[in-house]
Amino acid sequence: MPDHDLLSAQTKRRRVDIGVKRSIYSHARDPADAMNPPHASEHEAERAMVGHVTNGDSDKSNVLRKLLKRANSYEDALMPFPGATIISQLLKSNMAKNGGSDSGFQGSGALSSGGSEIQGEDGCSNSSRDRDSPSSCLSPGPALPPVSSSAFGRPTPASLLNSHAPSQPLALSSFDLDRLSDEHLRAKRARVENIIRGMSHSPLVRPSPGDPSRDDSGAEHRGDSHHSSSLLGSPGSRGGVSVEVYRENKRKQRLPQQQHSFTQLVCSRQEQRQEERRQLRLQLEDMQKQLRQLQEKFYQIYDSETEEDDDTGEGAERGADREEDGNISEDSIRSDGLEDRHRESHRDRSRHDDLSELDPGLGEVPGRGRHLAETLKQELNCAVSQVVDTVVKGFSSPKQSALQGCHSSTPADPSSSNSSSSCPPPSRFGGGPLGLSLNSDSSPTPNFHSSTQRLHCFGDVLVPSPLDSFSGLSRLTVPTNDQTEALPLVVRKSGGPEGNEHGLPPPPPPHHPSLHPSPLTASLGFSPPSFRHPFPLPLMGYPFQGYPHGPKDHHRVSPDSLDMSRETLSLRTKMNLGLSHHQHHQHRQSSPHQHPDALSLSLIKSECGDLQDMSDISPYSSSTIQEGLSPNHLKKAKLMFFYTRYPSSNMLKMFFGDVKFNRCITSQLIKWFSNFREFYYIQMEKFARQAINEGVTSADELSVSRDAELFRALNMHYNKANDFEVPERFLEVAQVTLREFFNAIVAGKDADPSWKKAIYKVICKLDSEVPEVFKSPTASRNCSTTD
DNA sequence: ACGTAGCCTG
DNA sequence: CAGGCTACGT
Repeated sequence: MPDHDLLSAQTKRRRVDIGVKRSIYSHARDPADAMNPPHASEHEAERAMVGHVTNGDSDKSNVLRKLLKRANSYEDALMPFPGATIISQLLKSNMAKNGGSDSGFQGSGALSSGGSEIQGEDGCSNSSRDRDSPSSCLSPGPALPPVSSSAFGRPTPASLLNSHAPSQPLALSSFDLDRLSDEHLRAKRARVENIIRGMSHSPLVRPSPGDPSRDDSGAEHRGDSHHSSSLLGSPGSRGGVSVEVYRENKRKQRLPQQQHSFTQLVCSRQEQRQEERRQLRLQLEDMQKQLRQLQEKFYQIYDSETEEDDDTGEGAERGADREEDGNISEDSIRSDGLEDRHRESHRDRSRHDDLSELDPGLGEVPGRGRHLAETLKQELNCAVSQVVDTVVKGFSSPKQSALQGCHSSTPADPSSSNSSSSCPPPSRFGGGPLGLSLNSDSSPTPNFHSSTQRLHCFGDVLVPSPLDSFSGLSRLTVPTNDQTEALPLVVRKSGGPEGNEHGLPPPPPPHHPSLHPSPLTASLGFSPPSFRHPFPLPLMGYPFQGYPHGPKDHHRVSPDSLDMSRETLSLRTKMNLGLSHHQHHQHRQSSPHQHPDALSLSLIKSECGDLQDMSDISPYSSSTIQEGLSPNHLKKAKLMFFYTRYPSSNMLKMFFGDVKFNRCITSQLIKWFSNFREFYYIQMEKFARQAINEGVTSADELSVSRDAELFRALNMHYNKANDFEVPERFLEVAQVTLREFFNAIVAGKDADPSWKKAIYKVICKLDSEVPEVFKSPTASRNCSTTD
């Protein structure tokens, strides 16, 4: 290329990579270099790049220094963060004590003087001035400047208030007590409703024509996607078609696809399953009936209750209720969608009551209501567990284990069943069940509560089918399959794969609580495990995680482990394909660049997506599909990004073992990570500049905690469903990155077109080992149901 | 020639 | 997030 071209290109694009020697990256990946334990290298990096950065170990001195600095400069008055903790704690305790009246503010103000001069108003306007997140400045009160307090703060409850209680303190009033119990009641009721609805939501059982009690749009139920028929049950077919016809159609659609050598086998297998399914359906219908009866009961009881109540005092109370409803929908309930369900329940009830009557009706019966709720809860528990048992029995013939685990927990804890349709509340941060994971580091134990909740919300999805199909098909699969290229993927893992870009001495075993127990996982092997364990199964993927890679796995693998692995590969792929369906992303499935077989694959995929449910994997795909990245792979990749920003292609191959690698796949994966990095660095730059704008003068004032805005942004991007607990290590890396950017910008290095390269160089050394669990092909697939 | 990183754009 | 592009390394 002529020089002038080059020049123009350079100037035009401000290429950053120009002049960036590859060697810096390869160097970084050099085992010798990477050998440094993460912490060492990190600090080294810090020292190298940021002269004045002190290690974040001395909080006290940091605070002191900050205080001193504050005292010396007025312009720093905007930096309230040292007091954030105190304030928020105070606020919290005040709210707890006296219902959160304004006194809380005064108190905090008084106290805060000991910490710093917090001027909320300023902080707010300041921190949000050039940001696009208006929400960060909602707080009418002692605005804890969002960025300052969160981005630079330690894990404190501050952001809890910050992000969630904005209007709450002011809204609190003498109604509070009532309201609380009110909310409680509603929550309970909503849960009950939800259980009922959830159970009666089986797409196979359409509401009887005259049954207005159900809003069967199905839209609100993500779990739908796992019902084969729900996928088929497009609006058109929903009309008056009988269940039988419905089923027939389904079969017809599926049959034409069976064109392979072992079609027959699978065919018969399918017949069996159809049979099974039919029976199950019947059972389900029965249960539906029962449930509906239950529902009736509920309404009757409830109606009588409310009627009584109406008689006594509707007037004033109604007014109050309405207000409270408003509040609820705005503040307190948002997270788990109770409000929605609340409305749903209204709709349901509408067959008895005029709509206009409903709001007040549902409002109150604090004393009685509680009782009612309790009673209902018990009844429902019984009923539901019975129902579940029945289903389990139905399923249990060849493969009992699977379902039990999934469902066993569901009926047990009513509080968790409410998550069935809207599991991950939008507001997990700073207030949701997940809270702020106030343990930023300590407990490697996952937040059990949230985990189980998530488990529940995946309850539907986890329906054993995959396991079923897996075990079944893998038994059936004919070894005449071509030797696909999948085999090479079964890379030896143990030793020192030259591809392991960090052949380093183990960085401190990163905890990855959420993806949990690799040991457990490993021990599961291929044998259909019992599902009965308390861990967030959805996050572990399906039981066939015991991937031949793992050393421990081998003893579990049957003698013909090779065939097995091959089969499981394809099966896993199918699993992923199945899920890929309800994602709107098409990825490269329709990319023009694909090879022919990839193209046809896309077709198959879409077919599969439509026709296949978790329990019914098209036999067609079982032998031919080994490639294609699904949205679940994407999610997995994103989660992996928490550990590694610069994965090698070998590594990718290892961790995406269920994908048939070719150039396209590899590049796509690489491209993904490239995109991830891009986003990551953009955020870093953005927040670094923001900090500078806010008057931060030293990089060591910057820290990234879990409640930091920055972290939230990143987490939203890579872990949208938030069902993964981001490793502490990532926070450290993020913090280092942020400081790098900060320092570079402060130093004016950003004038240099390639100023980022130095940062990249630092950051690429900070990769840590990706947990084994991620080698499970489906480690993150379940997340796909939650975003 | 190929693979990869990064930038830019849509 | 994918494509297109350039630069660079092997």
